[in-house]
Amino acid sequence: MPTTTAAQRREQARVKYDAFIRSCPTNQLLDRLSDKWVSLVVAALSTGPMRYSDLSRRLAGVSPKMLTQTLRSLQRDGILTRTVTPSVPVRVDYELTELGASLALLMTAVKAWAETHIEEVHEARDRYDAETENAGAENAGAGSQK
Amino acid sequence: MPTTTAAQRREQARVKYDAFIRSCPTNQLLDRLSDKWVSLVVAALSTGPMRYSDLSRRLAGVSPKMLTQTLRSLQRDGILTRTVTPSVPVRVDYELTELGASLALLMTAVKAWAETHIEEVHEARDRYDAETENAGAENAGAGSQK
DNA sequence: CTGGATCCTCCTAGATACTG
DNA sequence: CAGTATCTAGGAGGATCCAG
Repeated sequence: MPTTTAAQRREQARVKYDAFIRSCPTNQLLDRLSDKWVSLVVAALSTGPMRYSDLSRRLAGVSPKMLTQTLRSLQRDGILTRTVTPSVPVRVDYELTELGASLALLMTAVKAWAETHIEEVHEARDRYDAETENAGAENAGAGSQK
Repeated sequence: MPTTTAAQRREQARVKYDAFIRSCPTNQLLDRLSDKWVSLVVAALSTGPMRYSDLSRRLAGVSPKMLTQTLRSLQRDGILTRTVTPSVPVRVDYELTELGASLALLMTAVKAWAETHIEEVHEARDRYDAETENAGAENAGAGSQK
């Protein structure tokens, strides 16, 4: 028995790889885009600035916590600006920066790809599910997909 | 007190919104891309087919479970093909489909954006952190970011 | 060699309640 | 109006053992 097991070696590799991955710009961006609310916020703001409560209504179902959290991280990354107007009820406006607008453009490209190829994906899924039904012959309902 | 509280109304909205979001192709794609290993697998396979163990070595630190899970979902979506060669030790090859290659192309675009703008993001982050240090004047270490 | 099945542990989204 | 503070449940990811 060696002093380092396979699992230990893999774990060391994992740590190193993790650092590598995290330093990769592409991965950082992907992580950001993948956030459920980020794309929605960016999309909502792409038509112009909005107030907090506007966003809250537009993104129905978002909890104040998540909305704030999302907005903060995007602000930190320079995707949008937060402007406080100290009127009697406080008023806060959020607006995309140039960088944010550029990101919105990229998301348009992603959207285009998705809409072009989503049908192929669905067909592939149906084919795959049909095949595995033959092989597996157990769980008929293709209910869960994540 | 009305029969539906604010929270209840928001929850109803959440369910509806959730269904809407899930049916959105862009979101489905984003969900897929966001997976930590998906982009790496696609990138690895973009240079040619690979065996399971090759991938396992290439993506250092991935557990067999996650690798298999990732490969399965990509196979289901028609991104790659899985070819079993029933030799004495079984041999399995994974290879990108046309759809997968097209996806790799999209990821190149994403990568380009990321590399072009990552510096702006980092600058924005530094600025933001510097400002909040003044305001907050509490937690100095900017350690956690997700 | 290539995984399937199981258990277990974090981590985070979200609900809830409260404040300037 | 625009958030903050706190708590908890659920799920993703990993370790481990086992099988074809």
